[in-house]
Amino acid sequence: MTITRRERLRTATVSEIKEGARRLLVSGGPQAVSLRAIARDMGMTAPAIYRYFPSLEALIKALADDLIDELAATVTAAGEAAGDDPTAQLGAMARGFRRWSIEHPVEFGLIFGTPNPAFGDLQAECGPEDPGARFGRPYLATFLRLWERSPWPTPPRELMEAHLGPHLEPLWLSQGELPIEVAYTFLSGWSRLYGLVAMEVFNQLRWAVTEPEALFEVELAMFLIQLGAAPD
Amino acid sequence: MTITRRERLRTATVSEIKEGARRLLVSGGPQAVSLRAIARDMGMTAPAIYRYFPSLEALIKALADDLIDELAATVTAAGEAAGDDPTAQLGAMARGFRRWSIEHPVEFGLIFGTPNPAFGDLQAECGPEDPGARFGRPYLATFLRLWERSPWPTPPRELMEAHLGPHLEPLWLSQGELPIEVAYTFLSGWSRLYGLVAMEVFNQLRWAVTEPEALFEVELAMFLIQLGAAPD
DNA sequence: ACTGCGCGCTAACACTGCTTGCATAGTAAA
DNA sequence: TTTACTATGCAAGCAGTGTTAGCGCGCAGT
Repeated sequence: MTITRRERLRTATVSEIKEGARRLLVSGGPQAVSLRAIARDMGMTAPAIYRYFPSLEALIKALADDLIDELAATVTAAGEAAGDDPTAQLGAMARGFRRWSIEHPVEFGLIFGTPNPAFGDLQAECGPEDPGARFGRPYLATFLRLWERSPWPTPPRELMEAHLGPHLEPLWLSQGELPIEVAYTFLSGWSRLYGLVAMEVFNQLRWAVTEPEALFEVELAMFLIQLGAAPD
Repeated sequence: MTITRRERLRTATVSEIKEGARRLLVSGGPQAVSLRAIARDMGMTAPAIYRYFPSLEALIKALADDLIDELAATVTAAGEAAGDDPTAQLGAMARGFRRWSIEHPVEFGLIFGTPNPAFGDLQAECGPEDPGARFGRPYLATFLRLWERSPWPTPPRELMEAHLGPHLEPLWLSQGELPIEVAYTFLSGWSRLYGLVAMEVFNQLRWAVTEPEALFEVELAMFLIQLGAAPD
């Protein structure tokens, strides 16, 4: 079970390749990520990379996986740094998500943007360990804690169970049983957070708003109030 | 001012090129759109296309522009077919947006997805005739009609003017003066619509929901009720 | 009839992902 | 220590890409 020298070198090389890929991604966009460029940057030749990844697509996929973990860790840390109040935690996590996304727009695009068939359909497999599930878990956990402490108003339970209930099996499977009110509020909140941040990162709001942060803060405040937080 | 034969042929060729590009885009994703493939499909050679577009990037941009117009027309038509009630119109326009997006996922990605630097920063220019503005206008007009007929509850006006007001100049510029309540509700609603549809098209919901339409309908109903529509 | 512009072609350059075959260096067993 | 093996790198090459340069043909206007 000891780690041999070769394994150590190998994982180091794998990391170096992914780092190079990310550097190129950030500096030149997705099109700039080429095997030959990565290899050139690390003083290798392109075919050598095939000893570590079966294809460029697989490399990008591995990189995207790392990025999801990085984002999830950032969001979780933001929540933990926000004290004990679950609504404060949710606010901090939402802001953490937005901040990371704005500071890493190209990485955001890789994770949450157009699923490029050539860059691999990152959403092909969707078992309980789907990237989305890994990323949504901390949010869901916080919603659940808040719900158990003090429920908030939602649409009538029967209505949600009739319309939404039959289509939530994947969620139950990956996150365990949850009150449907929590599931609905999470999905609603997550789609609103995603929409606002994606529009900002993808420059889809510039024609209307100069400072998307203002809109974000208003929306966040409204959402948290709906969850029972005290207004500002 | 008459249209010469040459001009007629030229615009026909331009259309044929864009049609070929779209065909390739739909069948093989963004990566499949290559000058040589387009030219091959229409019995030409690649360099000939440079007589019509200065680069592949410009071609894609022109195509995206056409697609935005197609989508805007679809949405407007859906609204007009929904009768006189503005809330019904808004519902129909939202459903129209979702339907077109789902039926044309790759085109949706080109318009609203990751702004690929290599495919042109479609959001670089943002005057009053920005694509987003052209697309948002029909929605805004309908929101305004509804507001004048019967306002709905919103956050306090002073609060919105303090936080949002200073950052809405582009919106005023492109759409004229509007009550800030209308501007806010439009932006909020548009980001929610975008978020939900983008997540569905980009397969970002499959880990949680099998039938995103159900979630969409619930959210739409909640939003319209908030606007004063009668619940189902 | 002649001039010029519009348009399409071939050839070429500099890239890309990926495969094949060969050499080398490090590891592990005899 | 010697032998066998495996992991890793390389050069060469294939098929494809966007783009440029230069040539030639034919339609359009004078």
